Amino acid sequence: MAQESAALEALDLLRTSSLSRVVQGEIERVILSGTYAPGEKLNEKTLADSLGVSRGPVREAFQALHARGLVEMIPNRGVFVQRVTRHDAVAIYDVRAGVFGTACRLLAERITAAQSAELNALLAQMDGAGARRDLDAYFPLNIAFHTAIVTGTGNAVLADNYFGLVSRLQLFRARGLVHGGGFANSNIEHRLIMAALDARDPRAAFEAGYDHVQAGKKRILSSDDGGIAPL
Amino acid sequence: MAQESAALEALDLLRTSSLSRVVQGEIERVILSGTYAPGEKLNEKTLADSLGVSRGPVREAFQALHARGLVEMIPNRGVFVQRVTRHDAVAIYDVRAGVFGTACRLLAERITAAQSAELNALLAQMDGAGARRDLDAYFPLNIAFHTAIVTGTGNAVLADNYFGLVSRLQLFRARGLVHGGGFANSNIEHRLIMAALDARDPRAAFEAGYDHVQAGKKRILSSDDGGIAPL
DNA sequence: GCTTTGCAAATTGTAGACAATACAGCCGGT
DNA sequence: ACCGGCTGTATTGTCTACAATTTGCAAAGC
Repeated sequence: MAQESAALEALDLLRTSSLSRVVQGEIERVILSGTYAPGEKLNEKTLADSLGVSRGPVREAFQALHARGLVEMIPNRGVFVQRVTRHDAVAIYDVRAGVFGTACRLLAERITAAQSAELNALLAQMDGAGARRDLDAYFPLNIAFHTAIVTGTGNAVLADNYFGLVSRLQLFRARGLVHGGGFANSNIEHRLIMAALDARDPRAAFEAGYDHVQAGKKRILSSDDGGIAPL
Repeated sequence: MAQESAALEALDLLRTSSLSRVVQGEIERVILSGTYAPGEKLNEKTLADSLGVSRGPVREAFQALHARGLVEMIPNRGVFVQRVTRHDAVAIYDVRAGVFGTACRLLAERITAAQSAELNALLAQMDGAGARRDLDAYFPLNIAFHTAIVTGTGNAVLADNYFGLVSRLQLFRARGLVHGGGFANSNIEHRLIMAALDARDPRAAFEAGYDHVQAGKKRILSSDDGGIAPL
């Protein structure tokens, strides 16, 4: 059983193109995990050696990561983890607000009973976690809620766009701590979104989703130099 | 003089990273120009030879183009010009509507008198071209209007996002002809956007921008299998 | 003492060679 | 006549080697 699963996984890895893609995913994972500081240089040979591959696949991975906005490439100098300044973060948040609001709007036009039930279940769980002040439980639920809305639209372009923006925002976590403040407000906003979705009101859904992300932006930026929780 | 200009240009080309970037831009230009049909295979060696470079830079360019959604990569098979189906086009248009609407919204919050004047001047020129039924004149003005709004926000993330979506839509022009129908409506919608911008009304601006792109989507999709004019 | 200039090491950019995979056509069997 | 396997060719994937550029350091000059 486990062997079959592993075999399928290996097959899937190969299907998505052996090394280059795997290398890209691995580098992306390392970058987003915060192993490298923003602005830090990524040495081709070092990375290639540590991954046990040649420089070719690493360079190709760099190109893809550059197109996704995760690294900066300077000719004849090398690639560096993208620096996301406060100013950049504001710009990304504004776009994310628009995209997420659009997701809410589109979902409001086509939400099914099953989707509504799923989202409401997540809200209930979040209420529970919120009441217990259990951030570790709240966090993945919060992500699941947003993800369910974005993927629920059935629009893959929108989903890719959204997750790309979220990835870039993960680079803006300059030593910030989680400060639970305003995470009750967050769930109030979730309820507003849910109400608009259940009412199948596209405009209200956009506004609720847009305002929710904008509120998250303010929550993050209000801390000294960026927090970690995009509630 | 001309020599100095050429030297500066060459310098600029080198500054943005010699071959790989140049190759990427060239391949992108060729793809968007419609030289290759959607779904057509791009041969590495052929492209490399025609550009006078090795396969390495071409492969790196492919990765970047893949991340931008312009080509599809199949392991051990090669890369193909991305097929944009009617379904895909709808998805892209929906996202573009949200992003453009967001641009309008953000611009409404911070538009300057100079920007307003520039946009109004473009509207006046478009009216003139529309009255003369001069599509060749209308087209670049229309693009300039949209571009001015998107770049006018000062949000580079948003602009890149928007232009990327527009590029992908250019792949959806399956043998479509320009049918001037409803291009008077288009300028009416532009006026609605302009009014909301001048009124500094973010919500109305979003709605006007969103609806404008959605209307453009309908105009394109109403033709048999896609037109060329995203009015 | 500070700047500048030249050299050496390291790193990136590119090219070419080799291995692995996929595809087309052919052959033999049913 | 059709299907399945086989073989040759073309193409992709990866690695290694070489050229070009940058960077760090040291020594000379102001």
